[in-house]
Amino acid sequence: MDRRQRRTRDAIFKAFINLLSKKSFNNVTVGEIIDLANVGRATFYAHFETKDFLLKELCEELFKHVFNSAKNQSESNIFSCDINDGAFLHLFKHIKKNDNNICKLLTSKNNDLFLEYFKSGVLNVVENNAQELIDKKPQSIPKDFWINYIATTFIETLRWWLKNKTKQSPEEITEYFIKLI
Amino acid sequence: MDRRQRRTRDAIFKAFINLLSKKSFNNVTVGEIIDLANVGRATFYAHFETKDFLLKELCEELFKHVFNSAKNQSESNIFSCDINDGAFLHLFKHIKKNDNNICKLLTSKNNDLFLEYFKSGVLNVVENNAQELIDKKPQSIPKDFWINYIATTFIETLRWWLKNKTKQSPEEITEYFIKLI
DNA sequence: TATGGTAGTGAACACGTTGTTCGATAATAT
DNA sequence: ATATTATCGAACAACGTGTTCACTACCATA
Repeated sequence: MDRRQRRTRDAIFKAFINLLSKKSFNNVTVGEIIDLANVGRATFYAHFETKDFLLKELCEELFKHVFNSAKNQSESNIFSCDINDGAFLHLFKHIKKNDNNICKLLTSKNNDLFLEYFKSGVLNVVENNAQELIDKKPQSIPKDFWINYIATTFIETLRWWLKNKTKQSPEEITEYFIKLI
Repeated sequence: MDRRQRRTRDAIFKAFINLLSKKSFNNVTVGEIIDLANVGRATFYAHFETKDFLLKELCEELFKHVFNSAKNQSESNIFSCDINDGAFLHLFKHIKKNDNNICKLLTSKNNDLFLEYFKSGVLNVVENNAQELIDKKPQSIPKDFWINYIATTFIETLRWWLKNKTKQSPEEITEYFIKLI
C-alpha cells in the first residue's frame, strides 16, 4: 500500500477514535474528523464510503490484532490444564496493556455497532478456543444459549472492569470471570 | 392533560415504535415520524425537544409499566420460597405477553440508548426484588460486580430468547436463567 | 533526474435533515 | 359563549452529507 494512503488512513482512524472517546458516534461529523486528521474532504470519501464503513474497517483492524493473538495464545497452550493459561486471561491482559483504543471504544456511549462487531469476535474465540468452558455446560440448556452466555458474560465483565478503571489485575478479573461460569 | 396532547403524544409514540422496528434509530427521521403520526412538524417539536428526548420519554413510559408490575409481583409473594414466583418469571411473562413494543425495541439495532435505560431498570429490580439471587454471591467477588452480572445475564438471556422467537415458555427460560446463576 | 501514474487538496455544489417561527384555525375547558 | 391552548403547514436558516473537478504534491521506476 502506498505510504500516502497508509498515512491518511491512520490519521483518520486516530482522529476518529479520539472523537469517539469524547462524544457518541452519531455526533461525530465527517467535518470534525477531517479537521482533526488534517485530510481533505474528498480524500476522506476516497477512503471510506460513509462513516459507518469507517467504523467497520476500524473494528476489523483492531480486532484482527486482538483476537488473532488470543487464538495463538490458547493454541500454544493446548496441553495446559491450567485454565488461567487460556484465551481469556490473555484477552484481559492484552486489552489492558496494548489496546487503549479498544478500551475507549468499549466504554464509550452510543456505539453498539462496535459492540456488535466485538461480540462476533468473542463468540468466535469462545467457539474455537474455550473448550474447557464449553464443556461445563449444564445439561438441559441449549448449546448456543450457553455459548452466547459465555461470550456476553465475558464482554460485560470486561466492560465492568474498564468502567471501574481496571482496579483489579488481569489475573484477578479472570478469576472473577471464571467463578461466574 | 388535554385530550389533544394525549392523542398526538400517543400517535407519535406509536409511529416511532413502528419505524424503530423496521430501521435503526439513526435512520428514522422526524419527517417520517410526523408523516406516519399525521402530526404537524411544529407540534412534534412542541412535545419533544429532539429525537433523543422522544426515545427517553418513550422508555420511561414503557418501563414504568413493566418494572412496577414486576415489583408488585415480587412483593405480593414475599413469603414464597419458590424461586419461580419471583420477579424474573414475571418479567419474562409480562414482556412476552403484553409488551410487544419492548420486544421490538430490544431486538432492534442501533438502539443502545434504549438498552441503557432498560439496564438501569433491571438493576433496580435486582437490587430491590431479587434478594435470593443476590445471596448466592460467591465470596471474594465484589457485590456490585455480582449485581451487574445478574442484571446483564438477565438482559442477554431475554435478548437471546426474543431473537429465537420465544420458542421456550417463560417458565423454561426462567429455569435456564436461574441455572446460569 | 525526468516522467507517468497515483494520492491528496479545497472549494463549490445539490440534497436532505433539523429545529424554529408565525399567522391562522380548530378543539377544549369552564 | 368565550378565553385558552393545541395543532397546522409553510417557510426559513443552519448544518451535515456525499460528489465533482481542476489543480497540486508525491512516489516509483527507468
